[in-house]
Amino acid sequence: MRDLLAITKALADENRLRALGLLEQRELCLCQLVEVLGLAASTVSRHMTILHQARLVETRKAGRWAYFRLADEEAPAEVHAALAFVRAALHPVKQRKADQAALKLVLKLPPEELCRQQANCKC
Amino acid sequence: MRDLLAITKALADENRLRALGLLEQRELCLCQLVEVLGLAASTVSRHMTILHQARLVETRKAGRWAYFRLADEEAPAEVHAALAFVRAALHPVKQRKADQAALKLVLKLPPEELCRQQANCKC
DNA sequence: TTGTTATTTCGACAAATAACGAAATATAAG
DNA sequence: CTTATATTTCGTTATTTGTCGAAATAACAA
Repeated sequence: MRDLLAITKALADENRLRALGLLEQRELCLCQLVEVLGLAASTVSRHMTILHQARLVETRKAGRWAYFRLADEEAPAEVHAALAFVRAALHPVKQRKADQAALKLVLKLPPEELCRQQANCKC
Repeated sequence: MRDLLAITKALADENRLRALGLLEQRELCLCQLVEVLGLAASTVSRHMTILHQARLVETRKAGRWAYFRLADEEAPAEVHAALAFVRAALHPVKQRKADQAALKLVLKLPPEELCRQQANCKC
């Protein structure tokens, strides 16, 4: 029950659902998610931790960058089923389409530049 | 997105998942759910309202009794998918098995007597 | 009618959660 | 080594959520 509840709680937040919708496209680093979601980096980091603890998302560190991707085949059955549900339910959602369009633009910039922009934004 | 979020939030509570596990067996009235879940009637009523607003559960009033059952075929696709996910994910869960065993005993009593017992319990 | 009873609504409170910015950590670059 | 930068952790605050009991509602019974 604990595992299942970790999954359903992880799915019970709009911004985490949006993050999953973005990861459908491809693996993303934190600053790319931050750019599209429009939240503080610390907030997005926390969201990704929650998704990771529910095993919905895998994490990979490459130098300074943290990359996130949807859980793969080896994940528990509930995780797989949950991701399939989200994928299908999110498909007709407008917000998801807008997010993926925004992501397309973000992906045109190299991640380094993206982070620099965010740093500038604070000024 | 609002509809999807209503569903995922509705699923993000242990007692509501337990209620769905019980309704898998058959339609139940509030006092039967109260008996198995061991919560105040007002609390269970509130939980059922949340499940109903997410369209996961249908409500039927028969005299003084309120009956609840899982959403049927006519429900939106997300609802159907969510219930299928919960059903599968809940299947191996111990708590679900214990709840269904407890329900079996509760169902041996007529609902009237059950409610009277609960009333007595307050003394 | 009057009383009983099943359920819902309301008000209060405690606990959990999401958000931010600042500080800490870790790694690359100079 | 020192600086810059990407991410995480921490402390705080505002909001949401789960719970209960009391009161209100609705429907049957006497």
